[in-house]
This record gives sequence, C-alpha cells and structure tokens, in this order.
Amino acid sequence: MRYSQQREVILNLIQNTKIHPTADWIYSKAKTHIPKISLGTVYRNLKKLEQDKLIATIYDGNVARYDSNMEKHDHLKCNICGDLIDINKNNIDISKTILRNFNFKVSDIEMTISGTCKKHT
Amino acid sequence: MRYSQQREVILNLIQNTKIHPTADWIYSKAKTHIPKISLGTVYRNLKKLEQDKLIATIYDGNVARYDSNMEKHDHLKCNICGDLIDINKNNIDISKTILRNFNFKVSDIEMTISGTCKKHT
DNA sequence: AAAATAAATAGTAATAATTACTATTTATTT
DNA sequence: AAATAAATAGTAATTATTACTATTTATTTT
Ligand SMILES: [Mn+2]
Ligand SMILES: [Mn+2]
Ligand SMILES: [Zn+2]
Ligand SMILES: [Zn+2]
Repeated sequence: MRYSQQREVILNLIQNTKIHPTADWIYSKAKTHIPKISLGTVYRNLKKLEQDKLIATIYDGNVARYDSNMEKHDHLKCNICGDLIDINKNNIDISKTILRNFNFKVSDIEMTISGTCKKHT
Repeated sequence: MRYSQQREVILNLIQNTKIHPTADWIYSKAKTHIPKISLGTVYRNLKKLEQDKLIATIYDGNVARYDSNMEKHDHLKCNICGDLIDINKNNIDISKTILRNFNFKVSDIEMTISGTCKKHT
C-alpha cells in the first residue's frame, strides 16, 4: 500500500483518541489538517486500514465506529452519552466487577458470537 | 394503540419466522397480504411494536433486524450465510459447549455491555 | 533528474436504509 | 350517523456509505 498523507492523518486521528470515532468525526478533524480531503477518501482509507488490520470497525447501532485498539477486547456502552469504553474479558466476571472496576452500572449485556453454522460442514 | 390490519400482519410475520427479518423482508411479505401497504408504515409500526415491547431491534452490522423472541437471549451469527441463531446465556459456558450444542464453530465473540457510565453519577 | 507507471485523490453521483411530511382513510367513540 | 383522532399511502428528505472518473501524486525506471 503506497503512502499517502491523507491516510496517515486518518490513522493518527484514530490512534490518538479513545472515543471510537465515526467516519464523519474523522472527516471533520482531518479537514483541519488537509482542508481539501474528501469524505470518499476517508471511507476508502478506513476500509484499507481495516484490511491491513491497523484498525477495526465496530458497528454501534446503525453507524460504524473505528477503533485502533487491536487487542481483543469488548466495550461498555453508556446509554446516556453513548460513549464506548474498552474492557478486557478477564475483567468481566460479572456486573458487580464492572461496577467496581469501571463505576459503570450495567443494564444490559448483548453478545454476538460469530462463526460458521452447521449448514456449511 | 388503535388496531390496524397492517400492524397485525407485520407482527404476525415477525412472530412466525426465526430469521430475524429486516424491514425490507417484512415489507415484501406484507405486500402479499396487503398489496398497498407502504414501507413507511412498516417502519412506523416496527417502532411502535418495539415501544410496546412486542418486538426487539437487533443491529446486525449496519442493518436493523427484528426479533419477536422477547426472552433475554443472545445470538450466534454465521459468517457465511449471515443467519442469526438464538442461544441462551446458560448454554454458553465456552466455545466448546457451543460447538457441541449447536454444531457451530466459533470464530469471534463480541459483547457490548450497556448501562450508565460514571459521568452520570 | 526526467519520464513512466500505477495507486490515490477530489469531487460528485449513486445507492441503501431510515425518517419526515401531508392529504386521505379508517377505527373507535359519541 | 356524525365526530374525532389515530393510522395510512405515497412521496420527499436525510443519513451513511459506495461507486465513478478525471486529475494528481508517490514510487520506480531510465
Ligand atoms: Mn475499543
Ligand atoms: Mn433472537
Ligand atoms: Zn455516559
Ligand atoms: Zn451459515
């Protein structure tokens, strides 16, 4: 993958925030560095960075958010501000542990387990 | 909430399938019963049915799917066909149990824990 | 260093999912 | 049967994302 200033700025933005930003957030921040950058360039590079395993896409409801923490981890999602907070599996024995460790009151745990179903054996 | 034939058809369709259908799937099936039904009506009723806790919305990547199984449960998502398969928490001790019980090979477990973060205490 | 090459970009158009709007219809109450 | 307000059909608007294309630019070759 050939170097481009645009991609470097995009990756840096994602790496320097903990907010798991959306494409639009990245686009508006990137414009302060490269005023002529286009939204298409942002999306194209997000795809490439994901293919290169430099970032991961998290679908948060109906919008994609991007994460540069490539260690396997899960998230706490606040119902009020929508923040996504990184957690590690070993930390999450139960809701009580989360309340203790993160001062976060759990109301729901959603889990999606991906893989290959029996139709493809 | 006042009765409407449209809403009854929509709810019945969701209750009579295990596929966790999308709005479009519901729309096309509903048209065979009520040819003049509009897509807006489908979405409006999906929202109302959710508010009334008759169905739940599952965000599967970037599209919403609808589920009439209102018992707390999680899903296995097949990477190949995209099927969502209901599971219960007690069943999911580990990947091995899932392989045994569902003949489903786990490649990834994603978990989102919702609640209220410390900023709102 | 200049020319050649192919990848990346800007800008715009297209698509898909969802929500909003409004005149008309319909379920329910009076 | 008339009145009322909720629900609908049909369409327009919005949002997120992808596609397209002429131009620019990073890298390689001479
Ligand atoms: Mn994260
Ligand atoms: Mn389900
Ligand atoms: Zn919060
Ligand atoms: Zn499958």
